[in-house]
Amino acid sequence: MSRVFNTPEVVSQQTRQLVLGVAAEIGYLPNESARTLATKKSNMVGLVWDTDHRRPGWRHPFLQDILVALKSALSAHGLHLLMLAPDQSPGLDSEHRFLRAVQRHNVDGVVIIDNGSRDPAVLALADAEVPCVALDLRYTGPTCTYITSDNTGGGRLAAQHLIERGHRRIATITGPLPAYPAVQRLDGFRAALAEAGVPLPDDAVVSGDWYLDSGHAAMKQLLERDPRPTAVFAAGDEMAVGALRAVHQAGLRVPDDIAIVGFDDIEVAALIPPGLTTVAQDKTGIGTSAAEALLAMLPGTAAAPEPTALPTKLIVRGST
Amino acid sequence: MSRVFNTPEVVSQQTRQLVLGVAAEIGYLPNESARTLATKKSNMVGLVWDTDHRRPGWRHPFLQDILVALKSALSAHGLHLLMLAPDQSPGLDSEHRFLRAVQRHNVDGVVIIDNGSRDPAVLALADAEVPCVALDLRYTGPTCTYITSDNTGGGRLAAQHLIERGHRRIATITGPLPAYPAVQRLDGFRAALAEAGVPLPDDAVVSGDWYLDSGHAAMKQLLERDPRPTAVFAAGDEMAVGALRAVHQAGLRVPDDIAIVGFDDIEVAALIPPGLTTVAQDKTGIGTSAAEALLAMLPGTAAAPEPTALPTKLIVRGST
DNA sequence: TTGTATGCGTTATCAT
DNA sequence: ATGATAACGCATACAA
Repeated sequence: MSRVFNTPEVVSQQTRQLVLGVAAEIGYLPNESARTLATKKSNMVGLVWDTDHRRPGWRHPFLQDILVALKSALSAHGLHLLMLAPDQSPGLDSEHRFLRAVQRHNVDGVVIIDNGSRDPAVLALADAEVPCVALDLRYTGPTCTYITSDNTGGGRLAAQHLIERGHRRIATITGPLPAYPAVQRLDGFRAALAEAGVPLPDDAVVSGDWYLDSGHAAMKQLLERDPRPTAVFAAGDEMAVGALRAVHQAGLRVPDDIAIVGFDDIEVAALIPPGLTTVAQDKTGIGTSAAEALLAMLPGTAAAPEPTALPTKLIVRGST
Repeated sequence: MSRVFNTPEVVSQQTRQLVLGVAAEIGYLPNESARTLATKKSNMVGLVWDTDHRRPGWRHPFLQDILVALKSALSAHGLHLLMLAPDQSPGLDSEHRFLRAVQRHNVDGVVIIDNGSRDPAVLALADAEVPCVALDLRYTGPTCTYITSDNTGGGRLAAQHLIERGHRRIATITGPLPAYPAVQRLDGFRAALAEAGVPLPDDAVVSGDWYLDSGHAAMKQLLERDPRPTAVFAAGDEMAVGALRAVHQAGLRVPDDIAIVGFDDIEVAALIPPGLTTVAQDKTGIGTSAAEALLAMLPGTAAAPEPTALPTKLIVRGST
């Protein structure tokens, strides 16, 4: 009887023991499909993560940390995480391929891992009624919120650090500028420089695509300026590593000739000589916060919590 | 009508058009729970991956690559990947917490990501009747197989490379020795040395735990030998990086004083100076092969395919 | 407190 | 080729 498992307080000791005994004996296990069918709740959270290889977003090395934290936090509440295959049913519009997959499974909520492309099929989820948390994708709605790092604050941290170290000719390598985190990091960086009266001319701002090669190319471009900058803030660690390499190839030293600050604190940052000073994201916190935001919405009654921006932290290493 | 969707060839053009038209009009979507309940097939593959933070196995940086490849390959066949929360129902034995989760959901198959601990709750899955593919966990059964890299062959590659480079005083840092990949890599390495008549004394074999610090400690120990080795094979890249650091701290140079070969080809290997020569695992291949092995078992009729050992590849960089 | 019946949305079986 | 109906396993509302 389902009462014994779901509302034990309403059943007598006797029958409870009896039922539990029999259940154990025959190895009874509740069937989740039947349960979902009857209750319209599945104890599953959908994960929408487009890993299509034509899109590079999924390669970001700290997604694993976020994912593990997310999964652990959800598991602690008995929630499973369903990595959804897009619904490719022939004849149906592909705009809703994720939304359809979500709806077919009665998932209790959805987590969106953004690949930075603002795919319409992903955006369509926010219009649905299902509780929804996006990571690094700025999207809100009645049942939709998002979690990011405090990218603006992180940009400020980088600027303040370089200023404190006495730098005045400062440049930056940004992420792809339509992307939300890229814009925010640049804004914070620029604001902190402005407050300190340090100039940031337009040609000291070069944009990359988060990946190593673009950081390398951008730094080469920056090194051609005269006078060249004494410090560079790369808005992502991979780009910072590329920049580091360009500096070395130019026969210059880090941090003596040029100081470099990155963003993210991925594994390489600590391992690469001379150690990359970087603005660390709280990867575990992002995953955990996403789970919490979702849990807050699960009752169905509560409105979407405010977007959360998690604090970043400056990690000083040898590159500054 | 379900016939229109599942067996369109048995229904007339007329009614097909009619039903499809109405379905589109009212936005009909099949309910997966009901479908699963009726068919006992869920189009879901369970992922058993114990990310408990007390166990460090989940941190391995290339799991993300495997996971993405696995998910993509499954998605291409319309299969969703369910990351299962262990079933912690009070009063039930924890030995079967994963098995129970698997059974409750009617998943069509299971993929096991091993954390190296041979958790009994994980092993219990192989006794079930559900198709089952393990990664780097040597386990077979009527419905259970596994995918690994050819660790033995990889160990050989490392040894042959060092021998070709003219090294004769060679040492190795192994993984934790009960672990299957650790044993295999050592076996292959040892065999290739023996065939070439190069000795590998017992005190030239030190074991670590895959992580950086253990590689660092192991290398310090190896450097105390007299005469010290001219080449070291670290059976994992993180340990190799630790070893690299220990060499530098001892005031020695890589590769001039000591050559180092790693295993895995994680991101850092390419980024860290002077570039780490390493035995690359085919991460995408592992994920894809796991999906294929599972798909081969899905009909339910087929026996488990033979275990697959994917070829490894030597990537020569500056450290040798 | 406990038993019973109906519904959840789909598939599958049996007639038609 | 199509229509009707009984499972599938559980939750729930209603009776007892």
